Amino acid sequence: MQNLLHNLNPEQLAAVTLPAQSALILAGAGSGKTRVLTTRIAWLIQTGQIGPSGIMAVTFTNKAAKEMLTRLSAMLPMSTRGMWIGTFHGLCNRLLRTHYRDAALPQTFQILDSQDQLSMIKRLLKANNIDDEKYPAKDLMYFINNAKDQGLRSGEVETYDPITRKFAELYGLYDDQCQKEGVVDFAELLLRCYELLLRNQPLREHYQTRFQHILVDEFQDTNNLQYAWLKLMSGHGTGRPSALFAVGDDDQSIYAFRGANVGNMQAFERDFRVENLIKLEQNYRSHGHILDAANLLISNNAKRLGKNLRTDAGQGEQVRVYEASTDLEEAQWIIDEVKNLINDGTKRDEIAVLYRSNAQSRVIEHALFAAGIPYHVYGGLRYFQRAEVKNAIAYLQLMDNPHNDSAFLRVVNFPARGIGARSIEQLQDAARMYGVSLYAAVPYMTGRAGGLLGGFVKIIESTRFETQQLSLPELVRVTLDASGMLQHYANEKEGQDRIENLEQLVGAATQFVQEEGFGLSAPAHLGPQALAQAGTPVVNADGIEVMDADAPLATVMSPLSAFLSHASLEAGDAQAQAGQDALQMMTVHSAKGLEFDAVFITGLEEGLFPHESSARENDGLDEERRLMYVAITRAKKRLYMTFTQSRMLHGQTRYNIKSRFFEELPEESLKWITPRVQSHWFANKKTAWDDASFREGGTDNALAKQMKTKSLAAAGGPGWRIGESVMHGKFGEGVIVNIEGSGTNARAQINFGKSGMKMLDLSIAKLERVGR
DNA sequence: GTCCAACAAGTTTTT
DNA sequence: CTTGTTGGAC
Repeated sequence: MQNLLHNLNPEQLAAVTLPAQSALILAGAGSGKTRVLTTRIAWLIQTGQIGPSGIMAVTFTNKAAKEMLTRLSAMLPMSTRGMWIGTFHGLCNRLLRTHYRDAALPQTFQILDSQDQLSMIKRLLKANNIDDEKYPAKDLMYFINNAKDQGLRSGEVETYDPITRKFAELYGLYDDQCQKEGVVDFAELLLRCYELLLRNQPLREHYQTRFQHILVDEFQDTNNLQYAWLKLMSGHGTGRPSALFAVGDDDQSIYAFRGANVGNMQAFERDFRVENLIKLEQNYRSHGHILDAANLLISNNAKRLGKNLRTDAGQGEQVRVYEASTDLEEAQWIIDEVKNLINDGTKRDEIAVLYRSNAQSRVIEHALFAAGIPYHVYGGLRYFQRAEVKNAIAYLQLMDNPHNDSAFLRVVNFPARGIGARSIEQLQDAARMYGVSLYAAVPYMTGRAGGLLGGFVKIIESTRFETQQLSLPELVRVTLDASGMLQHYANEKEGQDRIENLEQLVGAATQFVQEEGFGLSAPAHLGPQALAQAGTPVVNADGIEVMDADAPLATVMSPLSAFLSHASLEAGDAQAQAGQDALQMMTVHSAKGLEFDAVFITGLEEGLFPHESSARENDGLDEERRLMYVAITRAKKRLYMTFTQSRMLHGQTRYNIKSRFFEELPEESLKWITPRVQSHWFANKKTAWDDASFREGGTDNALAKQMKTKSLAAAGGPGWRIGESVMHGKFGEGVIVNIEGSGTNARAQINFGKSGMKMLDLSIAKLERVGR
């Protein structure tokens, strides 16, 4: 026990040893939040306040759940068995698997990932002859997910205009179709689970009683449905509610765009009458100047719960700020600095280059590649999302639940079996007519198409029959062969990588059955064997005895069903970790939760960061600022910020002024770095004319001529150039984007960032040149 | 049924 | 500029 609590600072200790009541822990960046969470669990158990099975810990990502479990196992000598640690989706999946009848789902229901969901919606629109110009599939998908995140079914959505009414109607049709196919999307997993508990009193009370302590990580990222789910699960409003221990940081809320509601933190404080609010403000990650920058920046946000990070580490180095002329030069400068860092002994994987949007990575990657510096870009295609892996999974899905139309369509003609669009259309008509799945409609088909489709069904059925007694890895192996996919890719020129990925699936299955406790040789198809001896019997609403959904998964699902869930819920790593010690490149979003010795925040320009589209959203700028806050607080020892005067974006050169965030940072913590050569800016700057002739390959034309006129106009008067930074009395700092007219008529289009784009008469407007 | 050309769109992301 | 999607031609 002493071991457990020793080394905690006073706030951490207070949080860990709070009484069994609801509590809100405001955990700043790098304040030891995961440590508090895991130590709290260990402390609760070691002091005998609760057994492992009375604890539920909820996270957003599998990574966080895994991390928590690992650290807990290191802390606790005893087994964590019976403890529920997982993502919202993972836990809901487990509950729905156990109580599938009560949730009105087939035992082998399958989970649609976003891709599957979108293709299903497209199919739905086509089947109902809906104009997808007027009702885009993506919009409908957003509408449906949004409604579900609010806990609303199709009949409950507010419809204030004809378009919304149509969307709501399609939402209903979509849900019907999902039910027919026995599939659920991600949001449905949560909503269905919520409804199950809401409507089934015995089940609800059972779990409410069981989980006396519920701990939630990254609480600021919860959406409304997740909050409602937690409320219900914790028995809020009942006689004996459980203790909800919420850990979060309102300043790091960066997922509003996907439904996260920071307001849940205040709501939680209010709804649960939280008396225990503890702020963890001691930072163990960054040096002083870095924290000063973070603190001052975020103080510009209104509506904060309020928090200031402090450190014992000393001030450290100032934040280095670099202004580049172009994105290429920005990249080159970063590479030079990276080389210096590496020479000074910084490990490559302790250096991160962050950017606001993925499009920015290309130029930097290119420069890194040219310099021969190994790097790793986050956020590529994940393993289970690759086409060939998804195809293999589709065969497995059909074996477990043949009514999954998405899976059916994905592989019915892959590899090619001569089943074309016409045959598929006929099959879809038949399925609609008889109200059955595509698979079930195959017997109604006649002629050549009927024969071919029958052949496909036969592959599925006979494989299922042959693999009756086989283990999951063996089943995967046989399926890869029987589907003809290996053969197909073997004949393809560049199919070798794909074959390797498919082979890996056997390995993934092996690893999965071992880790989940199924045993290597458990028949993949067989139902849960341990069911009888696991968990506590619960009586459901119909008075029927069912089992408590206790860990591990092996108790409630067949290995195959479990593996398919796993494939949907955990997309796997992006690309194999090639080159261990590599520089890390990622968006600011994906950097959340990580830390590095040295961090570059790049592209700090108005329109990019803060992003231009944030201006349109409510609280959009505040969220951009939080994003910047997250970026800054990733750095341990050294932080760089860069911006450029011009940047190539979508095939066009854009001229932006530096980010407004620079004005919100403490001057004394910034070190502005002058370009190496004073004349560099002008030397590298293309004039408007140069630019035009360059683009046109030197062959003069009207455009080049026009551009030349402009530059001449600029050459007259005070000699303004496109791309130049100026200062205006009223509008502040801006960049000349374009110049029109000549002589006294010359007007300039100037991007003032905050104040927007202005057209100013050069002979009237009082402009001053800025900087070098 | 496959392939290629034309076209459109283009923050952020996990489950 | 790039990437993905779609439609038409063979």
